[in-house]
Amino acid sequence: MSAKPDTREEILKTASNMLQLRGFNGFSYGHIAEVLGVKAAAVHYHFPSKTDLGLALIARYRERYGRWMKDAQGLSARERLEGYITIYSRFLQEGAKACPAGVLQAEYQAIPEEMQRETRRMVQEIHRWLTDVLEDGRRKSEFAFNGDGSDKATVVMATLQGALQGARALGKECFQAAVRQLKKDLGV
Amino acid sequence: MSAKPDTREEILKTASNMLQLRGFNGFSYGHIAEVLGVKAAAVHYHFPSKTDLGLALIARYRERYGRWMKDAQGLSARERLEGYITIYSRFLQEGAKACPAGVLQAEYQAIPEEMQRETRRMVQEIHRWLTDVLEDGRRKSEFAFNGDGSDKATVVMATLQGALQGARALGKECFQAAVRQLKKDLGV
DNA sequence: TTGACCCCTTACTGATTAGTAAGTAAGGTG
DNA sequence: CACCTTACTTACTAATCAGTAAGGGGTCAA
Repeated sequence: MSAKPDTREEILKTASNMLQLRGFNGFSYGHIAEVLGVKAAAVHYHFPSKTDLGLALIARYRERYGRWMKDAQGLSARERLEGYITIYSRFLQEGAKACPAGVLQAEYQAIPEEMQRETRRMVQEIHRWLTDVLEDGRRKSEFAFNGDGSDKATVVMATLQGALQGARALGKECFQAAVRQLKKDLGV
Repeated sequence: MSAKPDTREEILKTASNMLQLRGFNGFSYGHIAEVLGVKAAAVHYHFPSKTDLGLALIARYRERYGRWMKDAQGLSARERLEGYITIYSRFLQEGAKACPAGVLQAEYQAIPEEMQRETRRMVQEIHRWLTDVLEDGRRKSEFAFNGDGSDKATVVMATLQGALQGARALGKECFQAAVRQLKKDLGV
């Protein structure tokens, strides 16, 4: 693919890591610049304000989720759920990262309004997708659960998000335990 | 009870609100002082460093949890679980507050080491208690679930924590939905 | 009445923050 | 060759941050 170093992309990668590890208010332009070996003003060149950077990050997450969902369209409900869970286990493997949506929701009142709005969009999108997967899977007897598909989607999202955070205090096994239990509760 | 204004306690209350709404890195001594109508240095008088304040906050949460657990000792497993859930719904009622443990875990890498340690202690304590409640309840046929009690406790904690955060993006119904589903999955 | 203690203020420090402005080196294009 | 654009740098501002030092007013006890 692109051979050039592409500082813009490096900034987004670094900022994404820092967001998931430290929260949006837990890193500065200086921190990013230091990692990349440039000056803070270089980061401002690509993302004039921190809100711009935050919005670009969320847009990037949404694109990735969107692309992933499109690619998974042909798969069975079970495979789609499995893939979804894998996204989160990868976060954990990459050094106890939390889920971006979880972090942004945790410090929701302390992020710019535009970021709140885009965070809402992102979460709602994932929730709709997951509701569909669960209901589709139940129709086809891939899953077994009582109650509303939307409620179950909320639980699955909340559990993965919470377990990823819980892994900080209870250890990484905590996430595997949650996944194990989650599958049991879905009759998988 | 105590008639005197007790600034120390007012600081803790205000800081607790801000922690649960904005995260530990989302408020400053200046913010607290402003709310209380004092100067930032007055906050430093009671809590020399922000780490001191953070540790006092966690200690306060642990005391409250501890006292509550002691009070609930006589109750049935079902009642204890119900009470535990009520703690979280109250957070939600008090203006979309998140769970303190959840917030601290979300920005885990961006809080002082001592606070990380105390956060771990707090979460482990709650986890142990909840494991006990769930296993006790299953023995007495108050709950029905498959798998390890510890795993189930992880799921319950993660779900409540995640759902409280999810309420920011998906609305407050999200929490009730999660609780509804959680109870279904426990055969309640 | 003296003094000591508590709780706060004023006034500061130095670091870090986001953000801006001006300049510059390198690379392509007419 | 002159001329832009891109991608930075240096150098700055103003605000905010955590934290400190010194002092002052009120209360209480000897």
